[in-house]
Amino acid sequence: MEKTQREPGNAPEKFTKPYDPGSVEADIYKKWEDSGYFNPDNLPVLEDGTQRTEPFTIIMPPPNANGSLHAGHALFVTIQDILVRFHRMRGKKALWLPGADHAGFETQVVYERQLEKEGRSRFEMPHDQLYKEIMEFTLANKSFMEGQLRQLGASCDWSREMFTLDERVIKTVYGTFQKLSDDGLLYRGSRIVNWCPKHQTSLSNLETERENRTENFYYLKYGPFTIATARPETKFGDKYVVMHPEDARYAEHKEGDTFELEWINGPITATVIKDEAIDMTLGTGVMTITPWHDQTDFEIAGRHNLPFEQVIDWRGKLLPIAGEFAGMNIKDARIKIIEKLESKDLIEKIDAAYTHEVPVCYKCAREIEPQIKAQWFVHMKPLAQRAIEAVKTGEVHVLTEQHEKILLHWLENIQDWNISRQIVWGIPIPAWYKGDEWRVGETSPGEGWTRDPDTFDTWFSSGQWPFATLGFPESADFKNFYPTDVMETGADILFFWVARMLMLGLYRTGTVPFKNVYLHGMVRDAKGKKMSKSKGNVISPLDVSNVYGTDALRMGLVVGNTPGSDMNLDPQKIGAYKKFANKLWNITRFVLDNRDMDTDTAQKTLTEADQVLTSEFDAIAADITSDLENYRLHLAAEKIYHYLWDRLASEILEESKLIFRSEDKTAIASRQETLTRLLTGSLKLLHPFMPFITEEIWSSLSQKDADLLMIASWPESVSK
RNA sequence: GCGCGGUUAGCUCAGUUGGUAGAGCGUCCCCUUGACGUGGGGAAGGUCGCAGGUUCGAGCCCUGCAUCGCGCACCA
Repeated sequence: MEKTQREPGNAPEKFTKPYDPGSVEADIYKKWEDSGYFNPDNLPVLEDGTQRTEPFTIIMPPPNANGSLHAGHALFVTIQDILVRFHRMRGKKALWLPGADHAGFETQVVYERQLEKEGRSRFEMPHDQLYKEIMEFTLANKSFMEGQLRQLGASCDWSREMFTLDERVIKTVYGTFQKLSDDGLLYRGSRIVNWCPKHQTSLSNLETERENRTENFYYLKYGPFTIATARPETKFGDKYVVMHPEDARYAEHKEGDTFELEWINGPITATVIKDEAIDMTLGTGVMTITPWHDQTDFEIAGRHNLPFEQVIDWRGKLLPIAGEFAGMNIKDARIKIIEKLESKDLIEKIDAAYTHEVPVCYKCAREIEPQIKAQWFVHMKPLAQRAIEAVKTGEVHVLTEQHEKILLHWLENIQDWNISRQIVWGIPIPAWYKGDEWRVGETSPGEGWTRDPDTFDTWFSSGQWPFATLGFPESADFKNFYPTDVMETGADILFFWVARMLMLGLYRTGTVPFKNVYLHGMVRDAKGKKMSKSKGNVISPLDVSNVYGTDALRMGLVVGNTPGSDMNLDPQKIGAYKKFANKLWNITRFVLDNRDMDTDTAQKTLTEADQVLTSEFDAIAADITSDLENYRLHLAAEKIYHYLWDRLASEILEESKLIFRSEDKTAIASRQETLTRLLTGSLKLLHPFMPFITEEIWSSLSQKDADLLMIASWPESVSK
């Protein structure tokens, strides 16, 4: 067969060179954005002329506006963009509402580190100055971050973008705070809180972590008893000795008995208390209590009406009650105190192999100092109850089943939530005080009232994000797009965020904020190690995108990544999908090159063999559609990948070469038409995953049902 | 203490309601073929942690064990 049979040049010039993502991606994104189709209000009518009525809504978890996007962001952008693009092509009114998070404590910590580097400290800055500086820092990062979301191909509606400090959000948050107050679910109480001596704020239980420590466990002589403690520096004020009421060893000591003893700083009088909170098997079964600095002790003191006295100040230094040790840092003081106890022969023995867990600040790893502090708390049980029902009845469906169990377990064991923070960067709490009296409200109750200086835990406002962003309760968007379809976020913030959104959404709007929860795992490095700046193994998604293209990055993030489990991001794998992009590029070149303009393709009658091929495609399309409907993105991605490479390219194209070299005009025309259908159909199936290259190829096709692939109709059948 | 997982090819992991094991990377061999060398063809490599059970049939369901891991929690 002579070479002249072929019509070279049918494919546009660009297909003669390898696909170069860097040269086209930014332009394509601009084309999408300029089209206005990210905004559901602008989407064109459907093929049959009807309006799009069914909404599909995702509220984007707002990235923290305090740094660059990391691999986890790239993963959520990929997953959510796939879902939104899929539903948009299926004719839904698809809304993906983007946002940016001021990220209260997180951002303040980042900014404090920056201040420290400059030799400054937030504690030496006026409140307003600090707030202003963090705001500038945040807004600069916010616009930077928005650019990065664009680079990752996010087809979100920028016209609806929200910031967590927007007026609308604050108004909603204040409304919820007021309602909680009105409903008796809010209280201000002096409770033990997790106090970080470095950051000078209380933290919720979720914001503390536990570290295993092996420390000395001191057995101290306390009058006729021996008490065991790992923290002798808290013991100055301990005037009550507690044991279990059923502990036979101490049966002779009765509740209320008093006795004299020589203690750290001299003689004191102690009183016997019996309480069931005591673990008879631990230490000696006897302990003294420090109600101000320990949760268990606090509760015992409460049950027995005992006094509370602060021993350690907010900076972690001993107070005057410590006598000669007053003013010392507790770490230094411990050594001195032990020396003194030894000199007074009050130490019975020291267990050097005592291992226990201590709570530490999740940001600075400093030991948490439990302190009594008056804070705002929310009664969570009633809110959790409604959330549990919603999960159990299926009003909200959690992927995976495993995470549903974990969520339920947490909700069933929920504790009250401390929502006040002693930090500047956040939404101020709308409350006022005069002496010990407190009032909730945005405006001052009158003369002599002072505004609460605290701010809300970021998660309190974030927990209201789905309905706050949509303009609860009156706006059209709220009515159209709430409840949202799916909340896609990291499994690591299941409690922090998902659970709170569920509870607060149900509480405030009466409806679940989302019908589905899709949780992704953590993105680790190629070896499965957690990425961290200190380890230097951080893979920047933007760098990866620059080298391999965003499409390849997205495929690498989604193939083989099952919901809820961690994944390893291997640049080699991304490289494989860059090759795949090129493969698709060349499939296109082959199909376009072999389109013979003389052949009558208008007839569109396919040979029997080709009907088999189109039917086969339809079956695969249906399968992929089902995978996408059921959030099996990893399977859908793999299937279209294999169809294109192993079926279309390796087999159908090879077989087509034989047909195109034959004299059978009918077969040639049929195959040309078939290949066009298979290619356009495949581009549609692949578009949610690899939006850039598919759109770029689409722009070079002549037979198509929409100018932009992003709004083309999802393939139901190519066989007719 | 309470709760939840993992254990499948050398490595990292898929495997949708049970129907005689898959991918990527890696390894080995071959091919400068006209869509693509960012390619093509081929190969080696797994008793699916162990032991029972249910079933016509189990990687998938049940029981126990081993082992690795994670989450939550007020042990002084």
